[in-house]
Amino acid sequence: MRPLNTKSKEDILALAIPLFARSGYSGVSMRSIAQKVGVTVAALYHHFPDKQTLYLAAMTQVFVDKDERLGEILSSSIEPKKRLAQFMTSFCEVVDKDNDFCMLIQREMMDGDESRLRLLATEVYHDLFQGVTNLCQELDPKQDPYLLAISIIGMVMYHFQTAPMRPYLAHSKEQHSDPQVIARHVTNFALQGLKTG
Amino acid sequence: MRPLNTKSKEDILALAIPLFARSGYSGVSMRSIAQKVGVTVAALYHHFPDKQTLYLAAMTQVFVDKDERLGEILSSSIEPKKRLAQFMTSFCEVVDKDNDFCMLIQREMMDGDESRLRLLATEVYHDLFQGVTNLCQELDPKQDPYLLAISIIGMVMYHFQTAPMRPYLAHSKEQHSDPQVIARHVTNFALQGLKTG
DNA sequence: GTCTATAGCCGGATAGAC
DNA sequence: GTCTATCCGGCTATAGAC
Repeated sequence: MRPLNTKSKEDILALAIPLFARSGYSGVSMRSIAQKVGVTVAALYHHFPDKQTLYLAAMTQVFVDKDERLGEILSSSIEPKKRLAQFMTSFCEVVDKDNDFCMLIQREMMDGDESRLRLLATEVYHDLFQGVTNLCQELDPKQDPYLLAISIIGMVMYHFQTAPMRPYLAHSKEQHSDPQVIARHVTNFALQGLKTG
Repeated sequence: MRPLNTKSKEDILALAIPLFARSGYSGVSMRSIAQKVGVTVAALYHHFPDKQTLYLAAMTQVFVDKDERLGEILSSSIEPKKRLAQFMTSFCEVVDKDNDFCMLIQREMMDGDESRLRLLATEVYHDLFQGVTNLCQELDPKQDPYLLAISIIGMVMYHFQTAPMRPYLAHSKEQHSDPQVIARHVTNFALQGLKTG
């Protein structure tokens, strides 16, 4: 058993992740992390050589953890339409519950250098895109599955990204933030579009 | 005429905007702005009482400028299907050309407090959402126009948000970043969905 | 593995000369 | 309207005791 008043790397990262999610790399100081963890700054530097390394370790932990769950969602081999509906429901749930994850991939997309963008691509998007493009190819082989995958994933994520702003928008209602309502809507829209044919 | 070696508020903001877009509020120092403008920090404080005020002035300028263009795109009264296609083309063009704008609304959505989110809602999203919801109601009155508007706008923006990461993703091609290709794809997808009916 | 103490730099902000 | 010079607090990071 680990002593109660010492902290492992994982303890530190678990507390640092929500800070980075809410304020970004430059908005979080080693002091603020140390305070949250309940140690001094010097203790953090015992575990990590510098702030960047701590940050990268935090991103890696978040992304690798999530990768597994996102892969599972799409790996079943049931009928395509049902698989799409199930994916939408599960994906909406994951994104709704883990707001930190959502914000971090957004921040990495904007702030990441080459190596961080590569981590994001391989650890977060690879399996997700693979699954969605496969699904799209089964459902509608005539459209470009790559463009479809981006559209579908983006369509879903935007509902959660815009959530903080939407209360100040006209005609916004509580139900528009309900992951189940969103999942039903995007499934329907993806399958049928605007039904103007 | 203004002397050549003095700077107006607008000059300062025009140079500060790309800095804030690329690095965020806490990633940009008054020193870095001063250097880019070619004055000392003290000169900046002659024009703005503090960093926050300068930042807010920058956001307001970006957003109010853009509001007009986005409103125009949707105000025509041609046939709905054609209006959607035209909107997609124009919207993709605007988002593609003004990357700073794109990143700033993204950052504001994540970092903004209540008053900044309200600015974002009224100055950027209000006209855009109004136009798109109207259009959706004409095209398919049976679906919730609010949810449709979020899906459609998000679907488009995600293509540009993910652009920096996509080079590291499997099967990515140059053409997937072409605004005209994206516009054609999203128009088609929005109108017909996955055509599985 | 954590602490205290501190180095050294960079941040926002101001005073007062020109 | 811009400058030089400066204040002071917060920042990353390190040294050395326990």
